[in-house]
Amino acid sequence: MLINELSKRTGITAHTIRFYEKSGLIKGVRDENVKSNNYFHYDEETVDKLELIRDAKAIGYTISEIAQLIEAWYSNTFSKEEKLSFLDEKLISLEQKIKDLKEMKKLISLYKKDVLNDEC
Amino acid sequence: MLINELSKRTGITAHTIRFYEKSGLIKGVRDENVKSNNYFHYDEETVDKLELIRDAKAIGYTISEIAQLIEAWYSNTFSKEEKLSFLDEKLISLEQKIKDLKEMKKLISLYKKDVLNDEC
DNA sequence: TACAACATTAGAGTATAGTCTATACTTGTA
DNA sequence: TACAAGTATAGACTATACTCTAATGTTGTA
Repeated sequence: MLINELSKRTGITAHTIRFYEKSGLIKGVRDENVKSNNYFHYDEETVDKLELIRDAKAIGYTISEIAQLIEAWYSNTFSKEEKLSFLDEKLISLEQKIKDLKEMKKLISLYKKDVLNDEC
Repeated sequence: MLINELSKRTGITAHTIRFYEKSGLIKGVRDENVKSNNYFHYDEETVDKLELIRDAKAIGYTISEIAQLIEAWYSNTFSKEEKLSFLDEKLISLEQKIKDLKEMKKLISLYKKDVLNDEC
């Protein structure tokens, strides 16, 4: 499919899709048989990747982290062990993030207490 | 106190303090009696504000949200209820973020399972 | 008095993640 | 065939939150 269809399928603008392509997150292919244009063609896997990108972004992953995530998931350059250890790293950092957010919640609760006690 | 002392007291660089001043988060005053220079003078409240800024940043407030927060805290334009609802809003968004992160953990665990089963 | 340390301002640079414009060529449809 | 719609590229622009540089003037100390 061409970029416009990919955009409609995913709800991500063509501009942003091109930005992801330039960032190395997805990869379209040119049709060797067609000499008249330079259009990129995308497959179903690209739709999956864009959905993965959307999820990962929602959670706070940066573009370069997502690039690694996609590399781990879709390429065969990583061994089973490397893929697992990469995912484990992400799990640990997620747990850290959750811990941080819980700390922030505590902090807000302290502020709330101050407000309730008219200490500010 | 002058900016250098404020910087030492808070651990925030003079550059960043000036950025906060320009952003309207803090406000230094010029000494009317001294005509030879244009130095800003800061009080203890500014130290408190910078500590509040640090906390608020940790919680995930943006600069413009912190500007509102300081307005709410140091002026009496916000009622107790308004202050509380401001904090509650952030609490809710933090809880949502934690939920999202837990979802991502699940997703990563699923990915791990796939890797273990050689399904990718 | 020399000079280091400190202060101010404007403005440039950095990083992230887009978002948009301009230009130019290609494809599809009435 | 005319023209709208689609595509590609480079590069400019936006927003956030700093971070740094340059130029210039002031203050404190040996």
